Amino acid sequence: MVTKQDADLSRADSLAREIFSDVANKWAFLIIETLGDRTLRFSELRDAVEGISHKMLTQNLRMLERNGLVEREVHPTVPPRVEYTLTEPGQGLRATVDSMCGWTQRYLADIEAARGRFAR
Amino acid sequence: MVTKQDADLSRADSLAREIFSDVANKWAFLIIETLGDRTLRFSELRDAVEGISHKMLTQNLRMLERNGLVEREVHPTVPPRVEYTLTEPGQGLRATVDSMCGWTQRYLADIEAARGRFAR
DNA sequence: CCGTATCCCTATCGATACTG
DNA sequence: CAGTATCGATAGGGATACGG
Repeated sequence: MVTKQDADLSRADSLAREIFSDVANKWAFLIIETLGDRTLRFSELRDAVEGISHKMLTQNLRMLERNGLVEREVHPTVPPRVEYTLTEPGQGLRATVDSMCGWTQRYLADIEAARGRFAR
Repeated sequence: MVTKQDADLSRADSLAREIFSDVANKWAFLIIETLGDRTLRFSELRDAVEGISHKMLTQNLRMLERNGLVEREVHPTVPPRVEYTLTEPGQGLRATVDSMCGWTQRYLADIEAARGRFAR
């Protein structure tokens, strides 16, 4: 028999999985890392996140906004001015991204060595 | 002038970026989380990582192996038996993935709520 | 059992152009 | 300046088959 708890669990699981799929990608991580605790304009972000295209930036910002990880603030001036800031959940995820950055620094040499070995 | 240190830094940066691109994807994360501190066979992994295809699994395992995050052990029996285990750098990354899993659990409700709001 | 290769379709991505 | 839309090119990814 499938209980209500089971249903809730599997729903939570699939939601978690979905969030994972959304968020576990390099652009999202780089955007979150770049934002940090600052507030940045769209164009500032585009310049700061090396190699990201206009399209990828908007796409990922929408995704992050949809999941409530960034707040989007529109100043109805001309020209328009749109600013992005990490929300509290966003800051929480930032801790994860930070830990990955730390990991990368820590094991950079090991990884490079592993790559060298793998070439053979 | 571009000093040697500058060159080293930018090389380290681009390598770090490359590793980031490799590893910051959902399948890699799910594989790492699934492996944990266990040793699993290819087929066990495929069954354990929900929804992953044969192809994605091999592809990601090669990538992880190339970066020295998993160790691949081949038992030359018949039928063959191939086992995968996280290396020390792999375990390090696992901490990051764990932190992301914790984050997902923690903010699941907030995120769901944000999604509801965004629908409007 | 595990791995690679092939086919084939789809989603992704960059470039460009256009609107408010 | 910020955002959307469109269009090709290309990479991602599933299904399948076959080799070790």
